[in-house]
Amino acid sequence: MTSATAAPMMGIRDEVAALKRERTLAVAAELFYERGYENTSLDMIAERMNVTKPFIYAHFTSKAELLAEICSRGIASALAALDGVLTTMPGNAAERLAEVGRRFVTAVLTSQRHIAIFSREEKNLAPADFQTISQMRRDFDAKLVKLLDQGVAAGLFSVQDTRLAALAIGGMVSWAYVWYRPEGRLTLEQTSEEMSKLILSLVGNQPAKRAAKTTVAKATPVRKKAAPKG
Amino acid sequence: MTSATAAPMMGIRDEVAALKRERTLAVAAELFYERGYENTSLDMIAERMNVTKPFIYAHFTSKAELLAEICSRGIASALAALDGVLTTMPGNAAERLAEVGRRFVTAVLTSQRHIAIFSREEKNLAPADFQTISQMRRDFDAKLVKLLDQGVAAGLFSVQDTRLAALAIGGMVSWAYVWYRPEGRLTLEQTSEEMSKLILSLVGNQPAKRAAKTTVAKATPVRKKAAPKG
DNA sequence: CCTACCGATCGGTAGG
DNA sequence: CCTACCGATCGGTAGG
Repeated sequence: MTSATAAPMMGIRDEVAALKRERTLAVAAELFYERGYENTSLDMIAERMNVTKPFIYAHFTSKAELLAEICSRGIASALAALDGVLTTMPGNAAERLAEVGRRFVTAVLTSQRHIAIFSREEKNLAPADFQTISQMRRDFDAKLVKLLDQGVAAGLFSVQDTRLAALAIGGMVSWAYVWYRPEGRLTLEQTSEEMSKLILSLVGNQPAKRAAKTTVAKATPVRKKAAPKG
Repeated sequence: MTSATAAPMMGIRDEVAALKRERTLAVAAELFYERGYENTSLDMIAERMNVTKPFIYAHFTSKAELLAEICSRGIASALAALDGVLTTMPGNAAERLAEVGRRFVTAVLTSQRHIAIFSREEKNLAPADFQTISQMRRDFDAKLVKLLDQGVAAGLFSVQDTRLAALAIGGMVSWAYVWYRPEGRLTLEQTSEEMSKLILSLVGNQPAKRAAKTTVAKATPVRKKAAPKG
């Protein structure tokens, strides 16, 4: 979990070591993403860096450590997105959830490789690493449930089962690593904005920003502007 | 894609061969799910069946063929769930989507192992198999987009971007393989029913089956029961 | 469809 | 941090 930019009080020696670790992890993430963990040998990683295998062992104890570091960064970024909103952002549950949605999607898509690797390579993690990382996932879910509960209590959300809704939200966002392409039809910003709206809709919170939109008129025999202005 | 139950006009010889294939695939799916594809040797599969490796090679040409068969059954079941509704079920887009949701979730959860394996082991598929299976996934998405478009055209759904919404729905349901446990809090039936409701909500279709439900009352200053029980 | 085996790959390390 | 190597695993097959 060393940061990519050198920490202030690091000696030159540590900075170099940190840089080598970072570079190794970046190359490993590329290859694990492209070819899969088991189909990537340490020799391949070393080759792409123009070094040899013992270079890697000078900075990591095992191949599995590379994997654990990559996976934990993936969920850490998602968790940080959630925590960032929960601990600093004011506003009601709907506003906070909208921002969580945007940041969560952004985190997943900017850590697309890491998230993909974690989803796929779970079974290749050392048991201890798997448990640590699973715990992060559970934390994430629990915090999201809490936010949904607050929204329900405030009458902003209409959800029968907040736990299921949280899992659904977590799934629709996490899954984005499968289909999102940076060069695709939607930019990262558009994707995160639209996904955030879908999340609000899922929890029964209508934006009602434009009265024209025929949001929920379905069962009402009388035609009226269904979704009242906020 | 041989069915697990013997086809009517099969000779006893073919029935036995089909049975052996099915049993092999079932054991392989168990092990691939528990341990991962690369961490499962053919000797392990054979051992769990009390045979030896050449038994497997008498019915399959390679380990990768086992994987391809397992993966393709996974998405085939999801695709069949969707097609079943689209080709036979009457009703408007909302009713059809609700049923798609129920059957899709049911398919994912009853094929949980297969879906998980496909999601994880993509990189271990032979290129040709990967393409075939990816095409099934694209078919699924395209059909779901079409259904959402119909709902929007009929004024039943309120979605800005039906393509994104379809991917979101596909994701929230597919992801259920990650968290669902048969012995968990919700039964398969409850899960599929509630997930289906979340899908309808995501596309902006309010059930409105019970007038009591405060679906979109958000901005109303009058306090009423916030989240009434269903 | 079993016994027995081959050939290749690869994580990890000794030695310097 | 490189050269060189070991030990183990494993997909696949020959031969019967």
